[in-house]
Parts: sequence; C-alpha cells; structure tokens
Amino acid sequence: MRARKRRVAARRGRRRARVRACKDGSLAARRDGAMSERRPRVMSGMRPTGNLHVGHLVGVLTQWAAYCESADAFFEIADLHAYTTGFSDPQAIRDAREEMVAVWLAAGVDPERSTIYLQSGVPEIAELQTLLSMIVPVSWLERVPTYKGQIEALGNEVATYGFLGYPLLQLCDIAAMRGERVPVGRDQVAHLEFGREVVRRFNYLYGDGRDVLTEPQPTLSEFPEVLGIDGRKMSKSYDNAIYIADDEETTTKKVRAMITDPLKIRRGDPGRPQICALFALWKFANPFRVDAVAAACRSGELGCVQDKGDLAEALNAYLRPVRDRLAAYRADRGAVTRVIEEGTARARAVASDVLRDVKRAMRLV
RNA sequence: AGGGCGGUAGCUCAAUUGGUAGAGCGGUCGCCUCCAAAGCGACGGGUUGCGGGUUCAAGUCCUGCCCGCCCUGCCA
Repeated sequence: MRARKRRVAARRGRRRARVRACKDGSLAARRDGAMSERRPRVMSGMRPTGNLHVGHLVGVLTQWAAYCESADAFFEIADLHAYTTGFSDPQAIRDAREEMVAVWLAAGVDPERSTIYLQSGVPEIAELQTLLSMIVPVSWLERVPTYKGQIEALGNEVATYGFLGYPLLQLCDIAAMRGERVPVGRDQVAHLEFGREVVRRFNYLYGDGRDVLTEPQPTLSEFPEVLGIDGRKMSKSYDNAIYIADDEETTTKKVRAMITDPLKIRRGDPGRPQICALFALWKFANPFRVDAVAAACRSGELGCVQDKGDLAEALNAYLRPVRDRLAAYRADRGAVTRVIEEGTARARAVASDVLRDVKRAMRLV
C-alpha cells in the first residue's frame, strides 16, 4: 500500500517535470539550442499480435527498455495498423492487445518511465491523418517500395485505401507524439523518408516560415539477426519462431529441431557456426559462452546434440525471468489495462496539442 | 447498380459428353544421420461458399442468395 502510494507520488513528480520540459521546449527555446540536456522524444510502435518471439525480445524490446532510461519514450499499440491487413478478423486484434503489452512489460519496458498507449484510443491521430492526406499525392504512396511487394505477397484483397495510406498513418503516429527519433529497421527507412517529405510539404504550405511539425529523424538500428528453427529469419509468418510465451519444454523441443550446418554430418566433423541457427541464439542466450561454443563447434569437438542441449538450457535460463514476469502480468490483466489507459490519456494530451497547432496552421480554427 | 471472372484439403490449383473429388507444397510419423537439414517411404487431411431444382447419378447443368477480385469516359 505504502509502496504504491510512493510510486504514484513519484509518477506525479515526473509528470510535472515533463510538463515543464514541454513548456521549455517551445520553438524559441529550441532555436536557442537550449535543448541539449533534454531527453529526446522517441516514438515506436508494434502491431498487436498475440505471440511475440525471441526475435522481438532481443531485437526490439530490450532496446525499448533501454529507451525508457535514455529517452522520453512513447510506445504505441498500433491496432489501426493491424486493421490494414487484418480487417477481416477484428477479434484477433482485440485479443492481442493486453497480451502484447504484458510481454512488453515483462521484457522490461517501464510504464513509469515511458508512455504506453493505444493508437485507436487517440483519435487525434486519425484526424491528423485526414488533414495531412489532403496534401499527399497518391503517387508518393504508390512508389513506397514495400507497397507493391506487399500487395503481391498478400493478394489484391488487402489493397485498400487504408493500406495504401499506411505510411501516412505511421507519420501521424510519430507527428502526433512530437516524435523526434524513430528507431527503424532497414525496411522502414523508406516509410520514414516519405513521412519527412510530408512534414516538409506541410510546413512549406502552412507553416508561414515556421516548423509546425518536426521532421522525425531515423535511428538506424541494425538488430542482431535472430534465426528461427528452419534457419531463416525468425518470424511468425514463417512458423519458425520460439515464442517468449512458450514453456521450457516446448523451447527445448524447438531447439532440438533447429537446422545446423548441413555439412556437419557426424560428430567430429568441423562445423560452421556462422551459418548455424544455434549460434545466432547463443549470442544473446549467453554471450559469455559464445566464443567457446563457436571454437568447439569449429574443431568438431562439440556435437550438435550436446550443443542443442546446452543452448536450450541457456535460452530457458535467459528467458526465465521474462516468463515469470509475464505470468504475473497475465494473472493481473487489470494492471496491464491500467497501464494502457494511463498511457493513452497522456498520449492524448500530447496529440491534442499537436492537432491544435496543425488546425491553426491550416486556418481551421 | 451493372458486366466479366472466380469460391474445391492449411496454401496454390486439377477433375473429360454429368459417372467413385485428385496433385504439388505444407503437416504428422517412420528410415537414414551425433541432432537437424537433404534424401527415401508412409499417413492423415473435404458439408466442393449456402439453399432449392433437373437427373438413376451434380464439383460439373438450371435457379436464388452470400462472399472475393477486375472493369464500367469527363463533371465529386
């Protein structure tokens, strides 16, 4: 009880500090270059999907957890984005919401030091999209490299208006939170570049010499490649993932099924760790043993069966604390829901501020 | 709204004048391998979108409906 009170008090204090920071962060202050010690606003998001896997954990979530310390972080449950391709199964999107956030929290994303919010719970984002859509040429969207490829991959039935506008909605996510830095993988660079062009066009048309919207900067994050059971990139759609929510027995079974070096036929044969899916997992399951494992594999001294047993053990040990916390959050859905509600309220305050600026610039108010 | 094409296994698609619904991929299980992969073998898998009708017999023909994709000049 006392602990909770303290936490709430601490949160209020931080929030007040944040409000002050926002006020200080006015345009004038920014021009003065007085912002150097302010933490950058980082915005990132994820479509609600029930099963997050080890690739998400090491590639994205650990980074998010770090941003909680180093940045003023906003993390979005991108449920509207999920509808662009998953519109035929709304229940799946709804069901994934709390579960996904439970995994975020279990992975160390700190709701006290970041803002976790629901995209559809911030209607200002959607309104912003409508406003900005007026100045976005269709051809800009059509030439985003992922568009035609995705249509080809997913079929013409997903070629909706909303799907075409996906990159614009992404920009609105960022702009509505005044995101400055956006961690992106290589495939998302084009989307952000598109978004920057939209911002420049908006400021040119309506800014009257000022930057109403801020161009978000990409933060290239080269995630360590995590390979799935079949040796390809770990991905839900390849059905080759080890899930954070898997139990230890399932994890062990999956590790046993993983592809190793096809030229290492029998024990004693030299292996090539660099092409072995096991090795990709060792790097983070236990970084202190990577070199020893790789050397033993190369010499042939280490057999794959032994290797798999060891890795399964190391991986389960690495995941155990995350899984334990996940179990706790699953048992207390109410706490997760509260995190989302509080975060969404905070996000909404930021977004309505932005929307007001945009509407003024467009002479709508 | 109208026109065209389509809906068959988890996915992509076959099925002759109407005559026992199949294949590939995927999946599961064996053999082989330190394991896995590859290779070989086996197995499972279906209300043929839904309802009527014609017929000895309908995935196939007729009819109504549902769903998907494509097309239907300019004036929003």
